[in-house]
Amino acid sequence: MMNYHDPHQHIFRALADPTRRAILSMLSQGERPIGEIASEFEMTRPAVAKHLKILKEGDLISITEAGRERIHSLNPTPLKSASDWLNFFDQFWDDKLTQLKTQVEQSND
Amino acid sequence: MMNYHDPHQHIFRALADPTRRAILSMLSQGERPIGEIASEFEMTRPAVAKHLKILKEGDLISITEAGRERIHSLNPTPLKSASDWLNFFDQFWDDKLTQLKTQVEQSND
DNA sequence: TTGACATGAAACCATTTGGTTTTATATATA
DNA sequence: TATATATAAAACCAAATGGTTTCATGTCAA
Repeated sequence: MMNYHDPHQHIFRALADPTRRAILSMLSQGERPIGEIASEFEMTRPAVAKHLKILKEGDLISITEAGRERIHSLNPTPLKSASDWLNFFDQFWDDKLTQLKTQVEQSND
Repeated sequence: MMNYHDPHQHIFRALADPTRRAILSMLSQGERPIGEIASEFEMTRPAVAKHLKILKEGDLISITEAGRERIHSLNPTPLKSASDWLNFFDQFWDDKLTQLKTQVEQSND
C-alpha cells in the first residue's frame, strides 16, 4: 500500500512533522552538526538523527563530513515544488477575496 | 508526545498523504458528495471518509448536508498559511539563484 | 596511546496511520 | 410501505512513525 510515485510525497511527508519543520527553520540560520541540532530539542540525538534522515530523503538538507562531525545544511530548492503545488490554490483563495469584495461593494449600494 | 500547539500542524499533517492532496485537487474543480469522491479512488468509502475527516480537522474542506448526502467543498483559505510558511524559504531559493548567476557572470570575465 | 567526543546502527516499544469489514441509521424512491 | 441509497460508526488489523536504550566505530586531543 501507499506506493505512489508522487514527486511531492517525500517533501510533504518530511514537512508533516513539527520537529522537522523546526529543524528546517533552524538550518535556515546556518549549517550545524547533529549534536548542536539535537541540543535544541527535548529528545535524544538518535531521534533527531532519524528526523534528519527523513529530511535527507526529501533532499531538503545536504550533509558534508568534517572530521568526526557531519555538518547539515538547508537545501531549500525542493521546497519550491511544494510551494508551487500550494500556490495552485491561490486562485481559489483570490476568488474568495474577490467574492468578499463584491459583496462589500454591493452592500454599499 | 507530539503535543505541539503549532498552528500549521493540522494543515501539514493533512497534506502529507497523496490521497488527501488528490482530494483537494479534485474539490478544486467543484464540490462533491463522499460517494462520488470515493469512486475516484481504489479504496473503500470508509477509507476515503477518514481522509475527509482529517481534511476537515485541518479546516481544508467544508461540509453541507443535502438530504442524505453530505457535500464536501474545498476551503482553500488555510492553505495560505502553509504557503506562507514555505514562502519564507523563497529567499534562500533566490539566494541560490543569485549565487549561480554571480558564478556564471564571473566565469564570463 | 589513551580517553573523550561525534556519530551510526541496531533492537526494541507504544502509538498512530491507513486501510478493511460489518452493522446501523436516515433519506429517497418505486 | 418496502426497498434501495448515502452515509456514519465501530471493531479490527498490519505497517509506519516517533521515540527509546544500548553498543560499535572513527576522530580528535592530552
